[in-house]
Amino acid sequence: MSPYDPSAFPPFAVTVDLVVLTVRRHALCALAVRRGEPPFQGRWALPGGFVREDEDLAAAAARELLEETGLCVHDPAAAAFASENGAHIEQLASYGDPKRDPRMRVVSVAHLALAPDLPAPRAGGDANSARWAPVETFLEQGAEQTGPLAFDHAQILADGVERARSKIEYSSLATAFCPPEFTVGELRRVYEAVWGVALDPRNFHRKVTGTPGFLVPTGGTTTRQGGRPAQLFRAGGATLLNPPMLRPEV
Amino acid sequence: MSPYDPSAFPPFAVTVDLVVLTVRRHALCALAVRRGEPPFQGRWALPGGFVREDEDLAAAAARELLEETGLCVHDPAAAAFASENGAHIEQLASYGDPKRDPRMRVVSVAHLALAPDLPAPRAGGDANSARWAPVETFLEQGAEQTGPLAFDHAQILADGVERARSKIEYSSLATAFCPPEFTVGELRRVYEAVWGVALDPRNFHRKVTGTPGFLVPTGGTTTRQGGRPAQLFRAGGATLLNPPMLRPEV
DNA sequence: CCAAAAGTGTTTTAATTACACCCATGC
DNA sequence: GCATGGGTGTAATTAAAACACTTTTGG
Repeated sequence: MSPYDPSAFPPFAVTVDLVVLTVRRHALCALAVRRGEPPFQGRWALPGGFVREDEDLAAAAARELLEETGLCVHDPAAAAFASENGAHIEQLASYGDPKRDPRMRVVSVAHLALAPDLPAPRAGGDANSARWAPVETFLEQGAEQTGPLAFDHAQILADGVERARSKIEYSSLATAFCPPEFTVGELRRVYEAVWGVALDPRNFHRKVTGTPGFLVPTGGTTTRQGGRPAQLFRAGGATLLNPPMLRPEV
Repeated sequence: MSPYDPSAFPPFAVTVDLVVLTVRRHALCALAVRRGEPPFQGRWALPGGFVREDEDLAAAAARELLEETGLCVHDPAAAAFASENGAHIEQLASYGDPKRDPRMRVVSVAHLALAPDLPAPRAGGDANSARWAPVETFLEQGAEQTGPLAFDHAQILADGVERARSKIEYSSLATAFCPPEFTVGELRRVYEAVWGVALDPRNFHRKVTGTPGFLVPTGGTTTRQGGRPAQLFRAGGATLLNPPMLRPEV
């Protein structure tokens, strides 16, 4: 590193972009916002914005998440997450291709947020400017309905989806897609939606209830899914699952 | 995002820092360089430097790696990696605390590089300015001998070590610590050094040779470890190991 | 009663562990 | 010969997959 000299390094803008995922109607969905100005005006993009002068990267991501969705960030340090509208958030990766933004040199630090299905679709903006859609809508050739995402956001989204898919295997992250209290069946449907596979309900039940620290029974039951009443659980303290959940091949 | 206005966002410097790991004398070692100027003058730090005007993040990391170690980056796309001094490199995470550099606002995109034990300790600098040392030397309280690393580099190093330890479980990344041709025993000693455990040589042998695509026999043998001649292997094309290597618990 | 989802038990199958044992070299 | 690491065989343990079956609700 050369001595301090402001002219010795090029200036960058630093942004955070958010891959916000949820499970709705048995599909893994991502949040997109419509761009109101150039470049890519009118196209769908991931929510995001500039990091402020005295703001940490994580703080910037949490602020953008709150502004765009009203979701608070679950602090793993905070004992119990009382907030109903809480989300998990973690850093994903950084994207800094010199040409990724035609205006100037921008490095974006992408973050991944996982949230339960929101009762209200969105706050703070009109329905035309923000939407949830299945991730396939923005990836693959499915972009016919929406057009491709702005900038390199399709790549960022793909990386975020891949991270979510692999991380629920060996961590308790799938519970971040569930409301504070949930049933084993609801948790199973999360895995099925994220992985796009069918899982055996019997074996799944045994596996998750038998993994120490994964699920904590609340004592309550619910019949909101129909059928026999199901026990309600909260997420336990365990963050690493051993043995992991096994993702069936193809 | 607000309309384009250069005064609307604060300027950042963007750097890359490298966690370069290798296995030497049965220990996981990291590369550190001595800082020649303030801040933290004289302290050990991770190698790194500013990202240039028209340079991708990955290109900046590869350039720094080459400058500091003479190592080239193995391109996974390139069919066979012929280069003797090749390393694996991947993005690790970004660090952007507003106070992490006392001079100015700097966001560092850390990268993780894994390299085989180098015949020559280092090129291009004197022995006092760059060194390999076991990672514990820089972490924990072991920093007595070297003093703590500059900036937040102890955290970055810890994150890189953790990434390496977990990633060799389910990927073929451990071969990046080996020379182009290596024996099963040498690969096992890599796992033992990185995890700090002892593995059963018989079961390890069966496991790695039985995992399709992990190892490709070259036909040659060597007795460089003493004892019965051992078959030589190259890394196979498989990047994901299924089933994974199991890291014994404590 | 019937449909639907929850939950338990059992059998089959595969993978991991632990360890006995043999092989091929250098000294 | 004998120490040293390389490599194979095998039995015991453990976990996963497949699936028959019972339970408890709503309509």
